[in-house]
Amino acid sequence: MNKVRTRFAPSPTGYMHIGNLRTALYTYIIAKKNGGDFILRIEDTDQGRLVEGATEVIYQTLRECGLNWDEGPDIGGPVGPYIQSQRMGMFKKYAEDLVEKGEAYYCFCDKDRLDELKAIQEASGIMPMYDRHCRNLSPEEVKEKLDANVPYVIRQKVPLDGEVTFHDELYGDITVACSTLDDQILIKTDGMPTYNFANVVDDHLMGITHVVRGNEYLASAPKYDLLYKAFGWEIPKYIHVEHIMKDKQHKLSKRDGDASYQDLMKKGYLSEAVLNYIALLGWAPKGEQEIFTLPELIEEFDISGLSKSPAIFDPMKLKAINGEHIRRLSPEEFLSHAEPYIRQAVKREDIDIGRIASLLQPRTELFTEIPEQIDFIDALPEYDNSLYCHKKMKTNEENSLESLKDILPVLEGIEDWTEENIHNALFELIARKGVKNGIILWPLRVAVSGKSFTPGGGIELSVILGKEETIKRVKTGIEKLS
RNA sequence: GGCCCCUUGGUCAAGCGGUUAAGACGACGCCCUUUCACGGCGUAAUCAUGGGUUCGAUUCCCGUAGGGGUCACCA
Repeated sequence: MNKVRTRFAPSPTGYMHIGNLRTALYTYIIAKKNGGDFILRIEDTDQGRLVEGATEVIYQTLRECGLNWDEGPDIGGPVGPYIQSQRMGMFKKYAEDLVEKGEAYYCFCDKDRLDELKAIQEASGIMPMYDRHCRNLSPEEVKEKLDANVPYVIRQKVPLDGEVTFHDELYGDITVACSTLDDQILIKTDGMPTYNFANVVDDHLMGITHVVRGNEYLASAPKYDLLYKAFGWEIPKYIHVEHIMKDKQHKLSKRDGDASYQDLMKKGYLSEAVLNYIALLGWAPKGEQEIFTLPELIEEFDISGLSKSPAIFDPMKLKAINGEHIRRLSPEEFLSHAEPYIRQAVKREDIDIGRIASLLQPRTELFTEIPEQIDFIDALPEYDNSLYCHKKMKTNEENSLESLKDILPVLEGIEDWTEENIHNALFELIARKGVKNGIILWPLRVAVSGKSFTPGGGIELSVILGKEETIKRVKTGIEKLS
């Protein structure tokens, strides 16, 4: 069997949509799982939709995600060029081949006639379709018009009746009647190929064995099959993947801000987590494991786990998976990701960032949520005394005041401000007073943070803040409660 | 509208003729705990619908409904 070759063929129209990225991911995985090559081809033939810099975005996204291509525009390869606009000259002769074989024909119908035809068909409720007006022109008529330089297109000659059956690895055999298929244009008036034609020719020329693409191409697959057959080419394996939806009836739209990979990165997601999540959207692994690295995905992936119905994007689940990946980071990796966010909130130079990071790691699901968690470090926020009242801790304003008064001299007496020393001193106090931990520790936490939720308890926060600042805040607490 | 595809809890989903119908996220409760989180345990919640086929249908077939896709000299 030939070496597996898959291709990702995006149009550079702006940014990397999550659905596209997932297609790229599956495409990459299928190649790698089979020891094959993953090829990147840029389909930039629609000049109108081209967006400056979009190709760079594609490169960058794929690289960040580790979906490295074996052949592509920037690195070349044996079947280049890999930018479709640079391949434009080569298609016409393939179409002319088809004309010779009787599988395609010249069509001289102008736009006016076609528009009129379409209007009539629509008005009478018929599906708009070319009426095959030029299909049976005699060779003489064709030659005459060609010689007279009448503009023309080349159309595919779809069988008038019978049916076509094509095979999809996921959906199995799908059969459609030829009568529902249009004689689609292969070569446009300007001599350039349509996407549908270029795609088939390019895939063949590039030796693509598995075509992974969005479900929207399912309807044109029969026409592609007919084209492959007309050429006598081997038909690749098709894998049509379903769309990712925003809700039951809407696709993830470009406007809501979480449809693109770039947006998700800005929101504080890890690329591994995004990849992991989108792999799971529309694909189910065999076992119970849900958290995967890219190599693990390659190992686990199987086409049979792909879903045939659209999947709704669930931000909650993505977030949970992101948290899962964050917790698996080494402390060093976590710090390097988290530091910019910590620095957004903490400007003080004397603070031990690493210590904050270790507190943050188990409770961070999104890096962008870090600043608000630690916004009390540089300056004690205004807070209400009601924070001192906690039912479960059995604390209220009175006993909190008493506790803080007890805590103050204990803290002042600590020479070496380490977590261990603070811990020992306070637990000694707790033992001496014969109270529950919370009676002492809850008021301390409130006094030093001024918040109801903090990453870490009173002792941990005191270490971070330093002796001077901690004592100052405890005194502030005493004043507020007095 | 024609054609094609799809339909298991709120969401992602396992299942592939006989199951107490997995698991995860989310929700709720409990445990652990100096808050929150992490971790652990548990609860609620699903086979769109009507007909068949069968001893037996979530599973196979048909219809209905709902959803998606597609019908360009766009990709």
